[in-house]
Amino acid sequence: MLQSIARHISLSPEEQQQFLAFTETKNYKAKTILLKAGEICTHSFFVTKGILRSYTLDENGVEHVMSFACPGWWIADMYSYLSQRPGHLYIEVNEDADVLLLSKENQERLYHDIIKTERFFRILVENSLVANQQRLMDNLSFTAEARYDKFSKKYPDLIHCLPQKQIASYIGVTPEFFSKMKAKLLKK
Amino acid sequence: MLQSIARHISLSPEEQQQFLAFTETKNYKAKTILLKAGEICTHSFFVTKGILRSYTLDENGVEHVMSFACPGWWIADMYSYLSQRPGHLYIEVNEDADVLLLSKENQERLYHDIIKTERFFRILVENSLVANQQRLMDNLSFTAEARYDKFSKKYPDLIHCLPQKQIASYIGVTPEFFSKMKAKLLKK
DNA sequence: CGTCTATTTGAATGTACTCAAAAGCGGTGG
DNA sequence: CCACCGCTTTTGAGTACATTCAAATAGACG
Repeated sequence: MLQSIARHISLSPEEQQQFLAFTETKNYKAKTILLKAGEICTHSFFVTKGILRSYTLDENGVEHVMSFACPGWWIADMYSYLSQRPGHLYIEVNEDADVLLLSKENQERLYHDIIKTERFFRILVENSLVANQQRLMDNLSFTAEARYDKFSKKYPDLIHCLPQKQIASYIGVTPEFFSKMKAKLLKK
Repeated sequence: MLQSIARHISLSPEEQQQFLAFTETKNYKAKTILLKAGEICTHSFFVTKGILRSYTLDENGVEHVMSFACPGWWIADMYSYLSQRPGHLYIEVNEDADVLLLSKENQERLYHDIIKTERFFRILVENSLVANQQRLMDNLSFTAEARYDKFSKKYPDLIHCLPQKQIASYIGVTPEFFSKMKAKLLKK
C-alpha cells in the first residue's frame, strides 16, 4: 500500500508507520461477504492479495456488479462509507484475499494528523470519478459487444479469473446473452 | 459560491476574497460552446445563473448527455481537466448563464495557499462519485421508464426547462422512444 | 462420485431503436 | 406583427438487440 501512496504523495517513514497503524490486516476466504446491503460501510478495503467485488441486488434478485478490486485497489460502498448511512452494495470476496481495513474514524484521524493524506484520497476519488464517468458514457454509447471489447482490453488479466456471469453483469448484459455474444465473436 | 463553500469548510473573509480572486466571472449566451471534444479543459465552471450541460458525440454523431449544471453546481470535463489532456466532452450553455471560471493553475495555487480547499474539492468529488455510481447502477438495473421516474423525482424543476431530447439522452434512450414512453405514462 | 452452480443453446418475447413523415413550436428577419 | 425556417416532438411501421424461460451440458468442489 505504501507504494500506492507514494505514487501520489510522499510520506516520511514515521508518517508511513502512522498510516499503517491506522489500518488493520485481515485475511478472507473466497465467498466471504464483507458488507451487505442495508448495513453501514464502516471500513474501506485495500486489497493486497486476491480479488473482491461489489454489487447490488435488484428487486428481482439479479446481481449487478459495481466494481472489482484487485491487488493495489481500494473498494467500499462509497455512498454508505461517506454518509455513514445504510447502503445498497454487497462486498464479497471473489478469491482468497489479504485486505487492509481503514475505518471511517481512522480515515478522519488521518486527514487531521497527516494533512497530506487528504490530497492522496482526493486524487484516488478523482480517478474513480473519471473511470466511472467513462463507464457510464460507454454504457450509453456502445453496444454490448463494444463494451465487452473495451473491458477485455482494459482488464486483459481479469477476464481469465472471473466467472463469465460477473463480467456479463459488469458490462450490463445477461449471462445467456454474454455466452452467445462470445460464441459469435469466436466465429470471426 | 461562497455559500456553497461554507457548507463544507469555513474560510476567513480574507480567504474567501482570495478564493474569489482566483476565479473569473463571465456571462454566456445560450448555445455558446465553452469546450469542445479534443480540446484541453483548462477551467472548471461554477454556475451562478442559467444552465450548462456536458455531453459526448458518439461515432454516429449522436449526443449523450453526461451532466447538467444549474446554479450552485460545478461542471467540467473531469478527465481532461485533471489530466490536462484532450478530452471527449463538449460543454455548452443551455440557458444564458453567469459562470465563475477557475483555471487548473489557480486550483493548484488554491490547494497550496489555502490547504482547506483541498478538503472542499475532495468532498465535491466524493459527492459526484456517489451520484455517478448511483446513476450507473440505475442504468444497469432499471428500465427506461423507471429511470425517467427517478430523474423526474430527483430534478423536478429541471424537467420543465430542458428539451425532451436532452432528458432522453441523459436517461439513455432515443428522443422518439422517450416521446412514446411519456405518452404511455400519461394514459395511466 | 454426487451435487450445485456456471455455461451453453434454442425458441419465443419484449424493449428500445431506426427510418420516415407529419405536426408543433420558437425565433428571426422582413 | 406575421411568415418562414429550422429544430423539436409526435406517430407509425418495421427491425434489432437483448431478455426470458427452459433444458441440456459442462465444471467445480466437497
